[in-house]
Amino acid sequence: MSVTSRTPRSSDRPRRSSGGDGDRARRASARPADDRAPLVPEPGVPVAGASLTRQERKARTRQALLDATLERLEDQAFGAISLREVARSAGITPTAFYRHFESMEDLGLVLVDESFRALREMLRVRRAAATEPGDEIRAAVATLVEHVHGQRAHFRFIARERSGGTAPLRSAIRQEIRLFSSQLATDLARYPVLRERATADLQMIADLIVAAAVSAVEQLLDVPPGRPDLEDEIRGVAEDQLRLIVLGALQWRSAS
Amino acid sequence: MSVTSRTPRSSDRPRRSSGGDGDRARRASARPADDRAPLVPEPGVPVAGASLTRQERKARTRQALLDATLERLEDQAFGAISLREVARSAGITPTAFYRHFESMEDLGLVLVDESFRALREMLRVRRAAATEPGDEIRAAVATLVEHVHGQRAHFRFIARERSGGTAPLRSAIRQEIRLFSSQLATDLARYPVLRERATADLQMIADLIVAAAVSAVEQLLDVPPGRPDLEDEIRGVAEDQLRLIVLGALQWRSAS
DNA sequence: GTGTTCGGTGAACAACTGTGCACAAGCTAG
DNA sequence: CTAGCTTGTGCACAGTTGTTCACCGAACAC
Repeated sequence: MSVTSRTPRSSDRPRRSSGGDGDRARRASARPADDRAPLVPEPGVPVAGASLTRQERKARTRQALLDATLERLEDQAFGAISLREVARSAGITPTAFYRHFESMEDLGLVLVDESFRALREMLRVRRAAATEPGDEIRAAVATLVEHVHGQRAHFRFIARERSGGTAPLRSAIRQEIRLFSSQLATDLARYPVLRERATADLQMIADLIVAAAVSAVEQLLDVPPGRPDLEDEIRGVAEDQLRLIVLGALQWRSAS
Repeated sequence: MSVTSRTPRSSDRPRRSSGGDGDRARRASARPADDRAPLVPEPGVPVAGASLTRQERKARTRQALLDATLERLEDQAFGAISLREVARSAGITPTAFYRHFESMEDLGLVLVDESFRALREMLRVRRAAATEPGDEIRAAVATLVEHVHGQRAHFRFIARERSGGTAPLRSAIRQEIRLFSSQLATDLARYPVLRERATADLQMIADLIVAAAVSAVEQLLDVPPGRPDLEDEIRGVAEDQLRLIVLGALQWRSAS
């Protein structure tokens, strides 16, 4: 009895129980669980020509696991990706997974870290680049769009798990974003026109900017590849929203 | 899962780690998957005194399935909830599930509809209530907070699946929010001070307001029960953000 | 050169998954 | 009153899951 004979065309939907206790199960595929299908340049198998050091090899398969997860993340939510699936995509057996991570949740937290390292890098580049004052908003949005392009998988991971994922992941991401936002608030304090604002007000403004940025990123991630027109539309709206916020901030008087 | 030391050689026979995040002891402890544990007032079994019409009974178990899903959604992502699990919580067999929905995805779309019906209701109430002009922002935020309280499960579902879920659900939710946002834009046009703004600008402003609102709702959903202080903090910031946006909107001149 | 460490394998386990099929019982229409 | 549709059950099946165990071979430390 093959799988294709099923009448309801619901197709194969990612599924998994888990939650508090650890247990999961997944949809049916054609062949009976092959396990390990090397899509990545031979992480587990002895590499042809090279005799790498053990550290290098370990780091390599570890990264292969992370990358495989990010790749799988294109279709499914992180919480719906199985350990076996990741191991399979990375080209190792499920047992070997445990040599690198304690659990999928552990891997997820590492992924959060890796993703935000990219985001911090973005901020660093932004700060370093000297932009003429009048064009700061345009430059900021451009950097954002550019980095979403470059780190698409990581941004997608963050965007999805920020509110969709399990509690530990969610709170880890929220905290990173909060950190990001408060850094932005201190950056805002450097502008002469905003200098006399109360720090709580600056934080409120920074939160609003971040909310707009998050919204823009989410929209960018939904843009199908090869539609630069939609992307420009989003970019333009985001710029206008930031300008409007700045306009409001300049008028703002704390009513405390 | 895996709270404390996971030491690979630890031979805890029953592999239910049961620690994880705040997970209360689940009833599926000992016996192997009982299926069907009536938590809901007897949907499947012949009800004692009442002889309901077939339609009523069907609608009742259908609602039980939807409610069970919402309940399960507190801990897990929608994509991680299994059909069997829902059926179990609703007190019917997995096969009976198919009498009501084609698949979990089907149920999810119904849930989207149900959730947004509540949101629309909120808007309707808001429009009907005559508020004195000066207090409109405060009143709007108050209504939002109130409805998040009342429809917590639905809001959580939307917030999570908005960016976390599978593609069909995600796009369904996004479209509803877009609709909501454009309605807000036309509402904005009714204010005399904003009347001469271009519709694209009004839409941009409405999108910003929605982004701020979404952010506020997400924060509200993360507030642990019994912490009204945090809730007031969020409410206050949201009000200020809206006021700032209004301030900016009044200054706004389209640069087209 | 030799023993150890360690990243890997493969089989096994019990639990769980979605879904098909045959059947039962009651509301409902005739 | 009777026939049938409808909503449920029970069983089965094949496939997948996380995790453990014993083991292996090559890089490593000495």
